[in-house]
Amino acid sequence: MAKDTEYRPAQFERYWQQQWKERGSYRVVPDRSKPKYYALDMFPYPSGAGLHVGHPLGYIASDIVARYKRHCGYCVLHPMGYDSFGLPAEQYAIQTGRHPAETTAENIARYRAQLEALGFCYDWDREIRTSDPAYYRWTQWIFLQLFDSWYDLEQDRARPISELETLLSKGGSAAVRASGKALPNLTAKEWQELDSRAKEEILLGLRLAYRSESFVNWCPALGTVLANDEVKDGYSERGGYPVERRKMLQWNLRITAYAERLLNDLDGLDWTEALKETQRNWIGRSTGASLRFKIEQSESEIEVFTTRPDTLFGVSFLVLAPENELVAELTPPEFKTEVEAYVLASARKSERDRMADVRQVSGVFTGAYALHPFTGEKLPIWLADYVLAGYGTGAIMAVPAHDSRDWSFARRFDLPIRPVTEGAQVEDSAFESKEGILTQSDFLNGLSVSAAIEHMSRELEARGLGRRIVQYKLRDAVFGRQRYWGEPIPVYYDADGIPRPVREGHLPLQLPEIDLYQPTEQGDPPLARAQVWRYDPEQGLVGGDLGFPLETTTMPGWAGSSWYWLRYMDPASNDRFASREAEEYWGEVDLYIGGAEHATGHLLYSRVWPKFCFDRGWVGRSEPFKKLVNQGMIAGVSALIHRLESAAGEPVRYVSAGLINGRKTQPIHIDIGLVQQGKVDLEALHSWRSEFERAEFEAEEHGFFASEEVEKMSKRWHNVVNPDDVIETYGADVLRLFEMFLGPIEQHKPWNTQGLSGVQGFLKKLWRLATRPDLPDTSSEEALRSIHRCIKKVTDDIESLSFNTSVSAFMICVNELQETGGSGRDAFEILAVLLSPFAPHAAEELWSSILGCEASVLDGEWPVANPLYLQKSEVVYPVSFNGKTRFQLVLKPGMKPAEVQEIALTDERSARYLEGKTPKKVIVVPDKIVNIVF
RNA sequence: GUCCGAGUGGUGAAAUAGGUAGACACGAGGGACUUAAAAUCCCUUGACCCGAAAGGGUCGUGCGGGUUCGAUUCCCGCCUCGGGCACCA
Repeated sequence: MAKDTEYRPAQFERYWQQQWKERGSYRVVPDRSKPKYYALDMFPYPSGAGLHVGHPLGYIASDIVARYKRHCGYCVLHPMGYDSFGLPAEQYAIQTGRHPAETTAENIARYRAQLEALGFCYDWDREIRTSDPAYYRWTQWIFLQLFDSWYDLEQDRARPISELETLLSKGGSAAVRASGKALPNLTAKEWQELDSRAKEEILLGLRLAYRSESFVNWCPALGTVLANDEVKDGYSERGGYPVERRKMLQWNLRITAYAERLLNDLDGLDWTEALKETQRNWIGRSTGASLRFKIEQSESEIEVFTTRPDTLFGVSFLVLAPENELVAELTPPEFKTEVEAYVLASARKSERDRMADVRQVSGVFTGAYALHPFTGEKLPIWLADYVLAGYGTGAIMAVPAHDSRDWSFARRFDLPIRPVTEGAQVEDSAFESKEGILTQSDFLNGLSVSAAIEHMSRELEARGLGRRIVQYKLRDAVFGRQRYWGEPIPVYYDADGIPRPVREGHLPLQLPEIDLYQPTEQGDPPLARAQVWRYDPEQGLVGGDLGFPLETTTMPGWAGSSWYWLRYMDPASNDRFASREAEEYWGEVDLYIGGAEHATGHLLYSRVWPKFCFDRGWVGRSEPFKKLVNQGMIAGVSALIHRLESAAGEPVRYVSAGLINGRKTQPIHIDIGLVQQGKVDLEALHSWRSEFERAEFEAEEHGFFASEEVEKMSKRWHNVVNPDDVIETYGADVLRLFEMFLGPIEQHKPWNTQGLSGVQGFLKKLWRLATRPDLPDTSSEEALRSIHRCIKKVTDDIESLSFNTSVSAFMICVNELQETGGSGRDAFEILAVLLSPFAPHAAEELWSSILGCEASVLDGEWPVANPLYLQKSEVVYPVSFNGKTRFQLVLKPGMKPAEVQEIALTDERSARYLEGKTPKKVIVVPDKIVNIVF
């Protein structure tokens, strides 16, 4: 193919891409004689815009690791697929009437072509799409298993519902400790005598997939509910529309049952501390006590959660969330009007308003009093929206002296503030420190805060007033979406309106065809429009009025991505989401690369599903991703030209960036492609947008300049760089090397088109070196030294995922080889495959034809650096002394310990310090460190 | 507010069991080849100072201290930036 001594990637990249495809070069078959390695990328949502240069960053890194591991003798699973259900395709369908399946297929074709052009070693036979019925059959299947399970707190694992029923009929509610809605007190006999509907309702409160009426994040603009991680600062993450809180009947997943395990298992994962911390924050574990307050003239009690039971003697009032169910009951008639007005007002507030009002203190007195459990003191009960209904019990004991929110509230409404630690100053703010000695606190006096917490907790338990508990911020995940383009939830409603599972044999429950993708006029989800959307347990899907109604909401976007790595292991399996055999071989994902934006969404849900599958015995491990790396974003560089402010009628005038001189201008984004090193190609600008043809341009001596700004790559800012264009002008190898060279993989960095030339120059040089007709048959000593140093460095760097420095090492090596006249072909073959796959294949073919030898770039063994070549002739070594102190010595190779006293010390003061001392032992690590023991 | 992470040339960045700070590359400047351009190659490029030059010196890894013969690296206290969580009791 390539016979040129000029580097012309266009001549061979396409050819090799085709060859790999035809030969199935990257097909993977499990080989039990080899160790396995699983390198996974977060699969993309195939958007209409295609890939931009930021997307492949992580893919390139995982591709390098996959190739490296293959050369090291591993059987490597490196798959790719598409997270192809989602909102944008549906929004597009609503606007245009085109079926999301159709546009999704087109987008996928485009993604596939772009990915292939980049030369990735994916096994395309294993490609999956979450919107494919053959795939979502298993998403639905797992959902049904969740529906068929409950969480046993005794054994700390999920179990089948049938086992719960057995427990209940044998021992009644006393035999069961389950996560979920509290069971009513029932004896075994009482349970047995319940009718099936009543039983079903109780079970429904304990299933891991359950329906409940609760406050949800409702997004009117999108017409659907959203999970907590899909809401950012009161706006929807996708689209940025306002979100309200609304009480709705919804499908949920009981992920809170797994909170403790999600938290504990983080410790064993090789993830960044930042990401683990994000998940810990999201799970939000806090330990404390729950205790009950009696209400004056009422049978009811108020249960509160506190992390500071030690401050119980500092309580001066109680506060309930406006949504608290006790409000109506305990409010005396004369306070009703005011209380109801407050409840209504806070119900009307959107999530956003509530957040905006954080500093505003509001509340209302209910007129009722609670009694202090130890002193019997009357404590007024207030209502305030700073207490959240969804956390703890929706009620708190207020200790204004030691909690800043309670303090502000007490100040605002003139309630008593009682410090209970010695010397606490509470005039200007609450004393929140946990250092201190208790005072004014009866039996706690004289104890430290931590001892007092312990003492009080024990006391509460002994007196039966409360107990130690653990609270989490994590909420159950809302699972239903009022949308069309998602997996249908495989549930129907029987004559009693009880949700029942669709039979396994009827899966996949396929998305029906509908005429419009909008909600119905009654506000039902789009699926309610389907002609055929009822279910008969015998016949399956039926039309008209036959059978029972099917659920009309669909699963959220993260459903399909919560288990997809398992499907790659065995993508064609028909009797299980993946055969046990395949799952056992491939095990966990060894390296997972993707964006940090999924920290509390995908990366949390996809830790829950395997835990559940583990509990039920379908997989052998409960954590899916051993090592996880978040690649940084590549930001775009936007070009801005400056329009002078002008009156109506005046011609529009633009001014070069250097000539603004304080004049008032308005920056306008123009396509970054029209700018070269800050200079705007005015002719191209004219043809880009006709409005510029008539405008006037005030240029500088050397042209008209734009200013630049680093922003997120987006169509809107006209700063998107398309990998297709880069590949066309530079080649895929240059793009790959450059993205790795740009900086550490986890770092955010701006795209810099100019930098491409450096990597291109390097590849040209390498090509010339490799295709030189006068190749020497043996490499010189010096050349071998360069190569082996390079092998060592690149090996270490890839192991530690430091790709930028491995590219640098490679460049240095090539520079050295050029100087020393070496060829180093053998090492190059393999080194080059890693970092850039196309050129070495092309070069290999060329070598074969010149030398008549055979070499296989694809299956070659990873070279091991020979220590012989790592020695330098004279080295400056860092040295340790007495295991602690270090200084600098110059050593010659082959030197014996006794000779070391002759060494030259580079630093005068260090030399004086060492004078007259003779070393006992010298330890030399190739090219690195010498330890000298005296 | 709180918890993580990070601060090194004009730019992206190297170098941490403490040991020549700035590798590699971009950009900039100068030069060679060329009618010219492209391509390629060579030199200079942290700051300041001394010197005609060769060369030499001082300072320098956010700031201030500390440990050490020696600190970008370790310890203490700040400052700034980025990120997570946030009326979570």
